[in-house]
Amino acid sequence: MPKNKEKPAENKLNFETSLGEGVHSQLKDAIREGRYSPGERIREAEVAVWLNVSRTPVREAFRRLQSDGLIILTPWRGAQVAELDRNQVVELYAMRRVLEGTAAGFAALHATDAEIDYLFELLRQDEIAKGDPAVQANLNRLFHETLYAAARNRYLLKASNALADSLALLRSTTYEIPGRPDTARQEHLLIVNAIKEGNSDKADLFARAHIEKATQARLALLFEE
Amino acid sequence: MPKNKEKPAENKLNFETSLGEGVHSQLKDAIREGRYSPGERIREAEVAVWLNVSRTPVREAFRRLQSDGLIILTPWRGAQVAELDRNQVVELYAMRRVLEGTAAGFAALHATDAEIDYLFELLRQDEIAKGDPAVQANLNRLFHETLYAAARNRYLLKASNALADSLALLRSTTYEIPGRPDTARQEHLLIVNAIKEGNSDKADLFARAHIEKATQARLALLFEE
DNA sequence: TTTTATTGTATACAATATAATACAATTAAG
DNA sequence: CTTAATTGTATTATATTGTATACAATAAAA
Repeated sequence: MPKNKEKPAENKLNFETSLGEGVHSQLKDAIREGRYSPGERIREAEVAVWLNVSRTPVREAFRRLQSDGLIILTPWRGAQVAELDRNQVVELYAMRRVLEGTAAGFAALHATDAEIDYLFELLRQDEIAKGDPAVQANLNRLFHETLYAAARNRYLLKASNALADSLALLRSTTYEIPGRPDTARQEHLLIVNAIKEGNSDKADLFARAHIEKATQARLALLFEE
Repeated sequence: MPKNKEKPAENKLNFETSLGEGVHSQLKDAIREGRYSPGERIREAEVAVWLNVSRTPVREAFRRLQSDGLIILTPWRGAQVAELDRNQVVELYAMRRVLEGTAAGFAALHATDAEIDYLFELLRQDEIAKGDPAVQANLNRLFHETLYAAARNRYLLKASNALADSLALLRSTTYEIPGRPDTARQEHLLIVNAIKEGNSDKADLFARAHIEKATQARLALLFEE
């Protein structure tokens, strides 16, 4: 029996170009939003009835997802959402540490006053949203997006986007961990203060430390349960 | 009159998938190798006769190159190889500084003895190739590739590849500048020594300094002639 | 202004990809 | 061993794309 993979609203339809492409993006969203979890099997027929197409475009979408690294296709067992092994997670976070640090450092040099105010505002809202991890996770996303925008470097954005798909595989938020949202907010505050000071090295350092802590939380969540 | 854009060997033919794709990769190579220089106009008909196809696949290739950011299409004036303005060059090198520093830092942690030996060997060959900028530029490329491989981080590679196209736009080597190859070799030596010591921070720092110098050379080459 | 070079647009036909369906092969469960 | 569920494969018709060609529109040069 198919579980509830469906989004409430204008689901089902997608005619940008080909059906295969539509299925691809729908499944990508589903994985990104955690409606399919890592390791879970994705059945062709199930997706086909869900999106009201035949199995052929689903299979085409599977091939794309495989080359994205989002699923693993094995003969006669079909598709499973990819799982990152410990090494991959470590490598991924090592890179995130570099990129977030860079973003913070660059932002310290280039952020406008409005952007800095907005970052503080996001932290205030985060304080208010205490106890609602979903809202907090969303505010967290906004925070990091604003940081990257304030960095004023289109190539930093490109580099970051190159990692987005892989990051989607572990989007089950660390904000579920008790106490994590509060420490995260404090870490963010240090970063924004450094940006306000215009101290690039300090912002870089605090951002790296922040991701370092996030890495620990992530690894604990994944491999030591 | 069409200039000599042709490669000597097995040119003309390319049938991987579609003609448009073939034209796209041929033009990409041509730009990367400097057979078309930034700002230069690319005429549809010229490319068509060169590669022995009609204008239609050439136009399709143009659209791809545009979305790669390699050419600029303006109505009724067609395609010109994109030029990076000073800002873009600065942003690009800022990112290169980060990525090369990271690669060197990671390499200090993960490089094998064989890889370190190979890096030294490349520098020896560079010493021998004195006075031959073409060979030296190639050795330089090998050096950086080896560095990235030794860093053992697939996401660093992804991030780096995301910038590759833009970098191609300024591949007219800085090695033409008198004295530049020698200083570059010395800077490389500092990096490899730090890697051999396993000193990650030092390797990172020296690599950043190296790119910093390269940036100066590049900007001087581009904007102060 | 007239001419020429070059790009944009339209058309026609062939080639290919897409999508649905039916059926065979394989695995895992009973 | 048999059966049920699921994936791989093959076959079709249809839609889309690729390609070449001819012609119109535009811009730059004479």
